[in-house]
Amino acid sequence: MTARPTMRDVARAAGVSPMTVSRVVNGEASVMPETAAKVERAIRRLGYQRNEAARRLRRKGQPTQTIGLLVDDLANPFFAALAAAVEDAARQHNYVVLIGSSNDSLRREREVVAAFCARQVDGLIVVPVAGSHRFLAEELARGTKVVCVDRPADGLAVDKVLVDNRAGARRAVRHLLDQGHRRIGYLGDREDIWTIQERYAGFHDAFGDVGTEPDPRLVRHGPRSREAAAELASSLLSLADPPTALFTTTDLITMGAIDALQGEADRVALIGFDEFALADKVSPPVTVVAQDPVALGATAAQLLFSRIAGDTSPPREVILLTRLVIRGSGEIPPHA
Amino acid sequence: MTARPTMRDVARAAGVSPMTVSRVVNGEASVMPETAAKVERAIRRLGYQRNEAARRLRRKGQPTQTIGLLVDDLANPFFAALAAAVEDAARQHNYVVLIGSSNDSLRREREVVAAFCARQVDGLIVVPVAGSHRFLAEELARGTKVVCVDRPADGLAVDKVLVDNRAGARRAVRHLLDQGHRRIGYLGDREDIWTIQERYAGFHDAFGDVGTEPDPRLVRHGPRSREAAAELASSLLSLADPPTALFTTTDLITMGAIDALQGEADRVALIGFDEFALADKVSPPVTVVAQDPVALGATAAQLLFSRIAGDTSPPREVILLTRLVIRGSGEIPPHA
DNA sequence: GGCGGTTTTGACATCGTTGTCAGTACGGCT
DNA sequence: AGCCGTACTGACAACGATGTCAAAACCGCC
Repeated sequence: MTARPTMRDVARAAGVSPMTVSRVVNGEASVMPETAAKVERAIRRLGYQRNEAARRLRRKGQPTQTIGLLVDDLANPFFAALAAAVEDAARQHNYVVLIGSSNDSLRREREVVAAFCARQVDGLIVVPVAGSHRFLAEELARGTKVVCVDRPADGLAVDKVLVDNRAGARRAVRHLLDQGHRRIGYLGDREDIWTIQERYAGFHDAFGDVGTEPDPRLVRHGPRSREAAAELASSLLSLADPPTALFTTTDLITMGAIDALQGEADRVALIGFDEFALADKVSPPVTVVAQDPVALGATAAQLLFSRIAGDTSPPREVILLTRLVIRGSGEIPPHA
Repeated sequence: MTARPTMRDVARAAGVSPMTVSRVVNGEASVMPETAAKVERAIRRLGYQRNEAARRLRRKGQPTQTIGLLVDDLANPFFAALAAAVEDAARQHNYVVLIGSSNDSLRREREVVAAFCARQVDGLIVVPVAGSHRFLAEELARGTKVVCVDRPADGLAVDKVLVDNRAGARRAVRHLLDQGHRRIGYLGDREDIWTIQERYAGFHDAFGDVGTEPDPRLVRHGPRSREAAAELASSLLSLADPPTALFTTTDLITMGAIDALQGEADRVALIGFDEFALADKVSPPVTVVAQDPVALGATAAQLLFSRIAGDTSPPREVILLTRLVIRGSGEIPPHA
């Protein structure tokens, strides 16, 4: 008797019809107390559990109380914090969360979204990778609610929760320029990621503010790991005419820059995007553009659940603000 | 046409029977290429997607291709890395992952496990909190495969993937003792967590190795946050007879200790359990007992999938080894 | 042209649950 | 006794997909 018992089994054991068992399981009032007790005993004895899939099949339109969350990389503390916030909100709504990482692959994103939708999730929170999201539009038309977080999905009319990446980067780089830095190195993550494009645009904006332009020879795109970033940072620092300051676009890249700066950390200024643990404890403490992944996740979840609850107002766009956390590494003046 | 189309709809659109559509969807060979093409066109046109719930209902015993993962706290980089490894393995097996955080609450663990099981997960990977796990035993009997990771569940005959917490802690504390430290402060997470108990036992073991005992006045249990740990560390350091070294049991607590040591970091030795980003960049670099969350997650997933595949051999217990990463903070000799 | 054999297709029942509606039992009423 | 209303309970169909088996279509062959 290893298989899961069904209502039939319970009904047989209790000497009633499956329908009566159904009524008891669903707590309907119109069952005689003694009959209900008999059924309940049988349920406990057999360890019966309702088959939610079959139930949902019959009672159409019933939600699965499941949402999907697709992030770039779950191992990244930023997305982990975001995911934890979503999971928290989900539990408060009695929902569970299917999770997946796209690792910035559109193919993988599509596969995971399809796998989630095949399981009939009521909603999706997505950190979209670059590329076309027509497959998301199809899901949307089919009634699945979608919220984009951290990045927009091109041409998709859905709620978005974003961060003022461009303004944040601009302010950080302005901070460096205001201290006299002009040779500012740029270390950016993959260029096709929307947030990175915005931060790069902000980098340019800041130079525009002071009527000049960044030196393209000090711009490096592409590193995705701490190690790769360290290597690129070293290559910048060993130029004949090295930068006097660095701007890095993600936490991992900032850490790579810190690795590369070993020894000359007091001579080269550094500001990085993303707050991270111990940024205040390295030497010198690292000035960062802080964003709040918990607020991102919580806001996205709030929007999604209001959509699931039936909110059909036009798509909203929430922009969360960054904070420039001045600590020291950004205060180093350009060396002579 | 907002509702999801069914096979009937596709069949009608293509002028065939639902059965033929089913065959095409499942890639059966015995369909004439032209018929298949007609059906495929209809599928694309209607945006048809198979209803996995209904499919599973019919093809009995069919797995849901879904596993549940329950960790302590997803926002913690350690568990985030573990979760990412599990998710990775799951995708390779064509599975999706339901995720949840217990936050060390048995009630929450039970609720989440129940929610996962109601959705008929094929397997569960659990980081069990302290307490009785009879409800897990019931699921187990019903055929759900379970693997415990990071901690065992008392009295549950299932596969476990653990770490040699006790030996790792012992070695770390021995390292301090060997340098002459005797007044070693202990800063531990919640005492009811198995891993913490083991690490505390290792702390004692090391003292036993050198024929002495730790000073109970230097032992502090309970902090769960970086801030709380910093406060307790400060209280230890301001004792009349302060410790000359600290042993901390988790990454967060180690960071709290680093916060508290500001200024006297060169006078008090420190070794912490858990590796963390930038441990090598603070001053002095932090000596840690490193464990590998990715290996934990990957191993647990591997065990789970072999169980799901039908492996019924007796429960296994895998113990992963820790590594003492010597960096500097642990090399500070006791001050006079 | 008719036969046997193969390939392709469809009708029907079924998985576990629940909505609908019809039935049964029982009490009270005339 | 006969009738009716109110509780309860059960039979049946259906949700969407698929296993089974039989019907249809087609082939080559005598």
